[in-house]
Amino acid sequence: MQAQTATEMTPDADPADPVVPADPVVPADPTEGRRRRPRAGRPGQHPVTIAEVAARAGVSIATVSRVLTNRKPVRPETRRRVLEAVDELDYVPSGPARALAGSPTGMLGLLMTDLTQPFYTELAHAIESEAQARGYTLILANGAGDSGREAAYLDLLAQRRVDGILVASRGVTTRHIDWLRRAPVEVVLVTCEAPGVPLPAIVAASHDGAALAADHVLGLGHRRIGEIVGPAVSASSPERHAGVVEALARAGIPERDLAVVACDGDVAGGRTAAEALLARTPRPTAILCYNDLVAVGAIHAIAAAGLSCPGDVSVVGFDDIPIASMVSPALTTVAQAVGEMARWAVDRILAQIAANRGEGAIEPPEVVRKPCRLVIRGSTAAPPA
Amino acid sequence: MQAQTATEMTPDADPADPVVPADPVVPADPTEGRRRRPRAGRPGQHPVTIAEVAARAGVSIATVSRVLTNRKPVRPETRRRVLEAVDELDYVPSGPARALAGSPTGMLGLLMTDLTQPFYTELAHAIESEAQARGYTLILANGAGDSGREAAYLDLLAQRRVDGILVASRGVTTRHIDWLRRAPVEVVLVTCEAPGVPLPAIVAASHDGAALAADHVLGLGHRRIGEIVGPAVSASSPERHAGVVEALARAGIPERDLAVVACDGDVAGGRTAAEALLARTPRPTAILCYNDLVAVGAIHAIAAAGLSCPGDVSVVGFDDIPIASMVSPALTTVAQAVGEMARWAVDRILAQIAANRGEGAIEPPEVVRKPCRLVIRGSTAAPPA
DNA sequence: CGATGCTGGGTAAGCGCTTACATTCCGAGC
DNA sequence: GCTCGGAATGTAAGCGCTTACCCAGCATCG
Repeated sequence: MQAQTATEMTPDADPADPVVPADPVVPADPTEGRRRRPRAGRPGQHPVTIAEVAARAGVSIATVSRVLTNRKPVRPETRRRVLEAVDELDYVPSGPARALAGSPTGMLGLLMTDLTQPFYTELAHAIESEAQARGYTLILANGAGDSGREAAYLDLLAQRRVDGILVASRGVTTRHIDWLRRAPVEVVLVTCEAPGVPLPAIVAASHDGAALAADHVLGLGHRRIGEIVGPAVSASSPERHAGVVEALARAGIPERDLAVVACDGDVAGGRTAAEALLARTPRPTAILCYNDLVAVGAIHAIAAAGLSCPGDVSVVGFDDIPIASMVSPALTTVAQAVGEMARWAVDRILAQIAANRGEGAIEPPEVVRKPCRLVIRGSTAAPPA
Repeated sequence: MQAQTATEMTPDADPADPVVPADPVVPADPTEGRRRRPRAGRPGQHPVTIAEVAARAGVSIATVSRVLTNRKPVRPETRRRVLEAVDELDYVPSGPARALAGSPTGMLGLLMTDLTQPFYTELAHAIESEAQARGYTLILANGAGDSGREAAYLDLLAQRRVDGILVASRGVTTRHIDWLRRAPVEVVLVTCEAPGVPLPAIVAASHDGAALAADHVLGLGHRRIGEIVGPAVSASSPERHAGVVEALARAGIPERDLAVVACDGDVAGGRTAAEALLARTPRPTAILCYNDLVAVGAIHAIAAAGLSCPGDVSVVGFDDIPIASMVSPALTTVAQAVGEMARWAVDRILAQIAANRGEGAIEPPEVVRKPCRLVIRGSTAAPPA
């Protein structure tokens, strides 16, 4: 309280933004012992606690807490003294202690199936932005395609007492279902659904998106169409397939005229699948792909077969990942509204969390299907004469 | 303890993997009140505490803690009872409480400059894997290129009481330096250095890597070489440039014969820069790029100019991101050892954390330079005759 | 002029753990 | 038979916060 005098005598600086003299590496003036930071805060050290701040400011710890949490009125003068002490001591409140005392942790868990997939990378980034914009921190949990690992991560997130979990798993398995049903925290699904569990979810309208792609090539005049579907674990793959079949049917093309090959959702798989498709007679003039990576593989296969894309064969991807616009020809693809899905998911989970604390009503779980958008680039054209 | 009787009377199931009847949404048998989980654990609920587990197992909370932390000997029979209670109650220990009581949080912060850059995405993924393999959870902190935001995130990570922070910022600014100098937790730098702050760091040997690229095109016979350097904020850009200059000098080519253009590190920037380079007379026959995205842009520019890559102009990228092998021609590029850098960084920070707790010696901070590897693909060839 | 209401701030009770220290229970050694 | 020692367990003291509750001080009002 004695050190504070100096500051009180110079009420020039705005208390909200106290200018702390940049403590030089070597103390400039050894006699000036008052204003040195008592604890340098190096790793080993015991961190500054609220009690030390209170002592320094000459108030009780309750008052410090009130200033920091901004929940109760505090006299401006008192507030100033507290903030000053906070600043002088480099005080950083302990998240764990706060959480234990009843505050929310301000952390959200993000469980992903496979961070190596560019689409999920984009989604993760979008969610991180949204979460950060709302003052929440993300814990990254990457299952790497292993559903056992995902289950373990769910437990871990619960242990960390995250306020909510966003699940962006490609395939929600029974292992998840059981956990999610009795989840101890709020859960919102992104890009996936958990059949039978009443959880809010947002997914792309894959069915209609795939139909968009099919309609596009049909409109260009293609009649012999091939489709490369995704792996069995993917929940959206059958949906997309159904959309394609339906669009073809509307154009009077029976399902048996659609050449279908399955593959893993990567470039190599796409290439192999496309090779199989190109070997068929009659050869398809357009290939609709499960995702953009597969489409890139298809383009490689077309080039390797001595054919031209889009001259001989058109290709349509799905997702519109950054790579889509970089390859040549640039991919015509179906874009998912990643940003909007991320925003919805974060908004929704925060609403649930708030509702849980008694603020706001609990809305019934719902599944939102976000429409997709066709992005036409260079990989599609009219079929060869 | 009375509820437990049912279980004790039927010692058929392995206590390690008890088959819990899938609690139906509507209780099937209202009379069967014994074996139902006392707390469903739905979001609102107060979570199960160690005291409840202790009561159920008929032991003190200390014993439960000992079983769970595995730090003190416990009689096998007692351990069994405790684990059984844990399982029956769906007990999940509280991370915050543990942290407050002195345990490490098991969390690591990962501060990145820009998650949208594919290279950083890869790095983040690699670090996540390493951290997870060692039982640590990652908190994602994406600065999105804004150094103010990064600084705010550093405070936030400190508040969360992470055990350590990995900084993978492209440019460590003075704002960081000041914070890092008095960081309250362990910090290891990945892919960057903080001049003047004694912190361990691992970076790619950019200088030598760039020289590798230059030597490669020189070996192919190129003499008129262009270079697209990165943005000013990038610390590695000048290093790479120096490597190129040095390699050229060894081959007897003076620095003034090297055509240099700067750009932002993305596709559009690379394209613009390459256009400028291609407009020069004499036109360079090889372009060394700051990174793979820039190289992709350069390839686009070459195609747009009616030239062929590698026929007329060779292109070399840097980083070997996944995209590099997908474009055509596939990119010749300099690969950074992302996985190894991630492993080293995580190993190192865990070592520091252990040392802090008195286990193991504190090694002096060091800067490791990981060699790069040249990956030759289709974008480089001998210069036109 | 004393009762009343209100406001800012202090006191202390937890939050759910870990762990130092105390206690109990044994068998071994005298 | 009694003490001693060690292993297993219980007891309780925090860890750093938030917050319910209480109290002092002051202005207002009858």
